[in-house]
Amino acid sequence: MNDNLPTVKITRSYHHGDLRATLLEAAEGLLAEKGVEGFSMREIARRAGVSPAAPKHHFCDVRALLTTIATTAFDELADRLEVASEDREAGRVTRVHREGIAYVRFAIEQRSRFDLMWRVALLDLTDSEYCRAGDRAFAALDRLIRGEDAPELELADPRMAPSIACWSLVHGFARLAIDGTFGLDAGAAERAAGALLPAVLAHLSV
Amino acid sequence: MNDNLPTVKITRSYHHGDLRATLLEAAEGLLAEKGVEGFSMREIARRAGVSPAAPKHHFCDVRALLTTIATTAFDELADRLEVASEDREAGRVTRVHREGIAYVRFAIEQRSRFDLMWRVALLDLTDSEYCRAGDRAFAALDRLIRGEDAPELELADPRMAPSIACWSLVHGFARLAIDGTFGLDAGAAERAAGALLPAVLAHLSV
DNA sequence: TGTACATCAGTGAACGCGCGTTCACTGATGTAC
DNA sequence: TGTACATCAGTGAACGCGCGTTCACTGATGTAC
Repeated sequence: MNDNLPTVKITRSYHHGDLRATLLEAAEGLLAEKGVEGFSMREIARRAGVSPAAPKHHFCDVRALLTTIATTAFDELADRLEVASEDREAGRVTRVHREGIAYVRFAIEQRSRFDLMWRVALLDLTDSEYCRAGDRAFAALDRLIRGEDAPELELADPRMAPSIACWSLVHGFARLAIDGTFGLDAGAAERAAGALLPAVLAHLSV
Repeated sequence: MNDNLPTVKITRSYHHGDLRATLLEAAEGLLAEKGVEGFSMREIARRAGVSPAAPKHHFCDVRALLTTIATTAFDELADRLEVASEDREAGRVTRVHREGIAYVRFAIEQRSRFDLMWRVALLDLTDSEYCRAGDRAFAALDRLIRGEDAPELELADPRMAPSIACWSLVHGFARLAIDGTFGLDAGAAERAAGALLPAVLAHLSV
């Protein structure tokens, strides 16, 4: 030991300061690496450099944390959809196709997050933020298809058929892609989407 | 104790005789009850009335068992699709719609099994039976759309677009339905499918 | 400005759980002679 | 037809694992006076 050198004090304070954000970051990282199956509170605490009991102060259980992540993901998806179709000069069909492509791209780029968004057995479906964010993403599509000032309707209302058809198509394509139907590596999904998706969207009459 | 009464011997032989089938049955039951999340080898052994080590002789691990179940499910789905469109008098579009409805009905009626079929992280994707059964289900749709004697193509080939569009649409609708988008109880999914699906299918140009 | 104290966000050891798996074993079955 | 023996499908106790959670605690922060 060289006592002459000044010791560098690791001055991580007892109180973390921003643990909630750090936990979320660690959780997103774990999710991206290991997928939904590899998720665990203990591992996240470990990654955040904190004792296993610490997260309790910020997320009452793993379900609450997962629901928060899914909510953020839905909001990001909604952002992407809105951006994709923001050019109002473009035709309606073009804008729909752009949103569809953005939807699928999001799913492929963020496989595990997209997967989580729909893992309803693991989420708190009564969480109002989760519901709001989910509705917001769907609304981005629905507005475009049924028109800006169409009446609000139940999802299961037959008049929703055009919007549900479009959603089903892109959602189904996205699921097939991330579930490895076109090949298991991320590249295969991306290539298949590039080669197929425009032609697939062309089969949708909106 | 009444020694005068003849004792009823429980004559379950040491060797079960048909354990493989019994395990599969128990597994299907557990799956239907608890979903994919609630699946466990120990619980299945328990339900089959057998020691936790016994299943090893029939399924080397939980992945193998799940893959077998998923394979059976894919074969059943293929059967249903084939039956749905077997009436060759009906028009092509009608037959496609019938298959679509059969697809979604299968997913809703057998929620957990359908879910499992796509939980690729839990399955052995190199299993040739699983692949065969999956291909068979898709082929039922593809044959109808691209014609009986269309050339075999890679899934990602652009000429597959009509078939992939149809598959995406029904798959997406099925997923939305079973993931609770139209309501969480099974009844809600079924009602939504009844009210929406024909109109949704009408937006597909095949 | 200084002090006392409540509050809150952390620690880290411990608990109990269900899991998959291993182990030495045992009993039924089928086959060779 | 009878017997010896290999094989195979079971038993059930035990192991180690990672998990979520609990517990008594501690140290920093913020507030009241």
